[in-house]
Amino acid sequence: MNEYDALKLKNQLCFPLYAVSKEITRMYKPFLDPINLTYTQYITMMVLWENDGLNVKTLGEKLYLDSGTLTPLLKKLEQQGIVTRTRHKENERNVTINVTPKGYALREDALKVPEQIVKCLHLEPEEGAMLYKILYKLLDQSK
Amino acid sequence: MNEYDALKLKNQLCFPLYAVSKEITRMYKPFLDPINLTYTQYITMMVLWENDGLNVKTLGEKLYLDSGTLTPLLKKLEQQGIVTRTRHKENERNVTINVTPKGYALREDALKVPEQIVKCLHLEPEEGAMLYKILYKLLDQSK
DNA sequence: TACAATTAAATTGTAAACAATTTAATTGTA
DNA sequence: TACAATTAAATTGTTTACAATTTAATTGTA
Repeated sequence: MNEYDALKLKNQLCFPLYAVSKEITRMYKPFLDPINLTYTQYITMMVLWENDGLNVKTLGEKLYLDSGTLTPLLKKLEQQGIVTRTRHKENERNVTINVTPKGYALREDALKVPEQIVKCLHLEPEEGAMLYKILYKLLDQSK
Repeated sequence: MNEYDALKLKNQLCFPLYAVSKEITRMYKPFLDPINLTYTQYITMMVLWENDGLNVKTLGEKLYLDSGTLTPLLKKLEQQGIVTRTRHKENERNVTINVTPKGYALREDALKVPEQIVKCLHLEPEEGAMLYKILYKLLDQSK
């Protein structure tokens, strides 16, 4: 229509991505509050539950987060008694993160979270699959 | 496969959404740095360029942001001389945001940002259109 | 008209998020 | 072996982001 069309919010792909991401994070809050995790702590625990004993760097690669975000977050999880942080003996530059028994107990409580979220997202299965595929295509590009 | 499958990162739709959103925001940085805007400031200016004279509440509805985020952000834009913030005479609860001439001059510089971003995102046109459609479907649900 | 309820911004407090720098350990090489 | 280069975490500083609360203005109603 006019010369500034490229700068209209409705013509951006980044904006609905940004807004939906925030809204979904907010949607998790009432389900994560009872188990005392924030959204970022929750996805961090997901990776650790699957992969105990990762170091900060590898954890960051999987989550697309750096040590500036992870170090304080992991210290909070440590304070809660959910993980331990120990310098690796062989290479003291690495810090190994381990899930404690309390951390594994939390996994049981967390099991009900995904099903509650699915109920809130009203997408056709094909739409969900398509969204997933396109997002990972984009994510793979930034590696 | 096993009882904890629902808690695997690869089985979440939220995670690639969250990660892609962050990566794209990061991708904007080198293009926004020269015009002295952060990503959030940039999309805020997009709305204001299109719609001068909005109040904080309406701006927040369009951007899915609250006054806790917008107030300090708008103060920074005011300090840069890009917008003005004035209490509305008729209803002093409202603060009206106006774009200054300097703010409109910035719009000219911002024009080149979208084309630079498009070059970085390697998506088929149909994929982009599909992504856009699904994201707005989700966004409309959270209203 | 009084005053309760509502509303819009701002404020407070906490947790991300990340760029840039620093620290300490390890590795590579002259 | 010395020491430069690299690497992994941690730290510093700035900006978001949002829940919860506060402040001040307006609106509704008894």
